[in-house]
Amino acid sequence: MRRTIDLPFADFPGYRLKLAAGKATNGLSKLLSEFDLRVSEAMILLFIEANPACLQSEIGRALNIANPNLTPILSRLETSELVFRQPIDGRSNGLHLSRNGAPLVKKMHAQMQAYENQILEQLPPHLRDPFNEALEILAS
Amino acid sequence: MRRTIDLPFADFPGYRLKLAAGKATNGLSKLLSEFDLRVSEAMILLFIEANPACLQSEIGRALNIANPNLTPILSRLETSELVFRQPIDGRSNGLHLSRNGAPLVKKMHAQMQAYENQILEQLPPHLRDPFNEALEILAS
DNA sequence: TATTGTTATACTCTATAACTATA
DNA sequence: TATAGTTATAGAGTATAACAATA
Repeated sequence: MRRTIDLPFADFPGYRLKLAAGKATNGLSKLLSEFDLRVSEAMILLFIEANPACLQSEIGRALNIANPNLTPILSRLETSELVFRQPIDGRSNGLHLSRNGAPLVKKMHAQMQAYENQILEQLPPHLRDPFNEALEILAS
Repeated sequence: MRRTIDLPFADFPGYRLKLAAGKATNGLSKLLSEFDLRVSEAMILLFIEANPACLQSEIGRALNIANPNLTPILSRLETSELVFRQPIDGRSNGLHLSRNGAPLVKKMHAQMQAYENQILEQLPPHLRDPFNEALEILAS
């Protein structure tokens, strides 16, 4: 008989949030690996899709990514020809999806939306609104 | 007037879970910095407190930490004299809180518990049970 | 003076392969 | 043959300081 193990933090809301978030992120990573994208890259692509001509600094503020960490990510997306930079003035560039990038992001967006819907559909219907309300409070 | 920014993923449950989990973890990190501990170290200490003489491999399975990553963490906790290893047989050691470690962990445990209670108390009472139920489903 | 963007650097967490020693 | 533990290594996320160029 196996020794009993105690998990003293099993009921900590923070711990359970982290487990749930990790599970969601892992599933998303798997989905995105078919597009050869990481989660951070996919979020950035969705942001550019929704906000054409946005600045790198706007992405950083919206997604809470520090500017020094954004530079290499955008360089990769530019190298893989999903995104291009269009000079606005001497120091800033508007970011756009390329002709290759736009349809790929559209397809990826649809799959991400379906995946996120599945997360919520794991819950019985009567828990969905309360769960969203709770997350709204805890995430703000 | 500032340009309008669209956040196409603002309603993704996975994204909001990650935000909420991140906020909880940041607060916990801040609390633990007063003990000069990181979150992973604190979890391990709670586990040893609840399961004296546990093995490193048991910690790894319970907390989902790969064995190679556990070795340096436990070495640090041993160096800072919070934990000691007691040989069980030729290949495994039972882990214990030291005389210094036990009271410190007890104090830290109480503060962590209070912090986690505060997270739930941010929610209006009628959302707490549904939120816990939902997390139970999504984290499993 | 504040903002945009870059480089360099470092720390944490996570992941895998290869290994020793023991049961 | 399976398990406990270690070492080395690498990827990804995150953080800060210092800097150049521009508004």
